[in-house]
Amino acid sequence: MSGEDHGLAELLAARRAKLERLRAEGIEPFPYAFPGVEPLAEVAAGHSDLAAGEETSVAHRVAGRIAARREAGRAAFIDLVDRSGRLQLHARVDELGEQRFERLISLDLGDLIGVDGVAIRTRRGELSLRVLDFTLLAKSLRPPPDKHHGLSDVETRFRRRELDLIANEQTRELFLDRARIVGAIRRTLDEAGFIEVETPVLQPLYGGALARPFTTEHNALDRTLYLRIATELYLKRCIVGGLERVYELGKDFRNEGLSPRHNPEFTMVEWYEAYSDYEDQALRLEAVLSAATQALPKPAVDFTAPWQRTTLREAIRECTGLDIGVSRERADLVEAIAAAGLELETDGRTWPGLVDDLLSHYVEPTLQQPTFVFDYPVELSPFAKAHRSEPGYVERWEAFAGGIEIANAFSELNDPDEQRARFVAQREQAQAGDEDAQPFDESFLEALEQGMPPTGGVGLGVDRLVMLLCGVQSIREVILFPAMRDR
RNA sequence: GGGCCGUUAGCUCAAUUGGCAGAGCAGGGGCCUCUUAAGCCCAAGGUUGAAGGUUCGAUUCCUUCACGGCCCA
Repeated sequence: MSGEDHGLAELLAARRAKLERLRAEGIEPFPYAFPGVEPLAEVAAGHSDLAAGEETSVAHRVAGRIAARREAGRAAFIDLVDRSGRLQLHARVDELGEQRFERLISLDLGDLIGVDGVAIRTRRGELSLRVLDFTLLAKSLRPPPDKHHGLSDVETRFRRRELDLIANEQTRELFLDRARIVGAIRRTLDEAGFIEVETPVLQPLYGGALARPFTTEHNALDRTLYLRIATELYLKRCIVGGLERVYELGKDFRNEGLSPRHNPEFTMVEWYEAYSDYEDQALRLEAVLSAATQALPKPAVDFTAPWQRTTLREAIRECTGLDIGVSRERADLVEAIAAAGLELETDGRTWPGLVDDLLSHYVEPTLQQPTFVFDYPVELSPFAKAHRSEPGYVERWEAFAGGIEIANAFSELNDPDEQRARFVAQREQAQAGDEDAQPFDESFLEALEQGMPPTGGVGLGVDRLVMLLCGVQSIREVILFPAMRDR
């Protein structure tokens, strides 16, 4: 026990002492199970019509963590918390007897207990459970965060998320909401005839997005593997194989810095639907996110269809006055940016890079309501099919809301010769120093040569969607254990 | 990568101009059979993120570093 931890050490010693006392009394502090418990919220909901001061003999069995205790001489009130909510327990000496009453109130905040009791409503009007019997389910050997203020230190909340979940109901609610959103996505796609598939996380060659990968070493194969940056290419191979409607919901990994919008591992769902195009997929995304909105008790954004629709060219024209359809060469665009007086760094940026900058700086922040931006320049989109009527553009849209991009979709390129040409162009960009450029993937080209039906595909960022629907500003709030630097 | 802000008891927060580092909660000992941020009494709990510097004296001023937050690139 070191001197610098003396304060904490005292608290730990007190809990250890109680643990040993319990064992000495023949009480098992870590028993195996406590079957038949009801969620606390359901117990409360079942007695909503009980009048103040009224007592019932309706028995309930519950379990949870001791969150607060208010002793009043030879009676006590204990707040029990489980995933569903909080319920007050009322303990009395004349019900439990001296010894068991003493044992109950000498338990620590943070201990897990199981309780058998009957529903009552106190004279002050709070629905409670009169304790008839209780069982220690697990001794807590460390002090919990403050019972009233909770845990607010941001760093501790992320590094020790279990404490955040114990102390902060809004954190528990957020991750329940996240599960509801993910469930709604899966349910909507399942009901539309999609099947969920799993493709490799460890890949001999990465691709499907413009990003730098993580690498790892396979000992037996004695080779470098990449952690996937997208599921796109394998999912299209499923479409070639005739699975027709597939989706995968899981982690992608991109070797980028940390920021309020970026975590190196994040959750994406991608789906691909044979015999459809990007217009069909806009409707599909609207349906998926309408369902996600409806799955939440209090969504912060309403994704109910229909959303706004515009084109990239039109959106940039509206927000900056520039027409990228006229300024199709880098020099022209640089000149137009300067003439318009926009504060945009143009040195070392390519034409597609500048278009991307215009989008992210001037258009994206304005897109608060759910909006589709259609039709991107071919240079930005190596996997999208050429636009059927607009030369130089591809059939791609991105979906935005709350000023951030949440989804990206194409009429998928299925002409293998055109795809080969796009890979060649990407290889040239890579040789010019673009570390995000797409690597040349011969096995994917072989798959396309086998014949892929016309297909529409969507990639949807689940973390960002959860941020929007839950109204939080940082991706770290919606990832249980976000990446942190070593302390 | 740059700028700004933060880091004090287990938790939440104070500390005046540079002058003995405090409170509430939690924990310990008492009192109390309807409390709910319960209340009352008593005692305890600190290397003020780390290292250096200035000073008679540093939580406070300076430098560097670590971690976190916000903004910018």
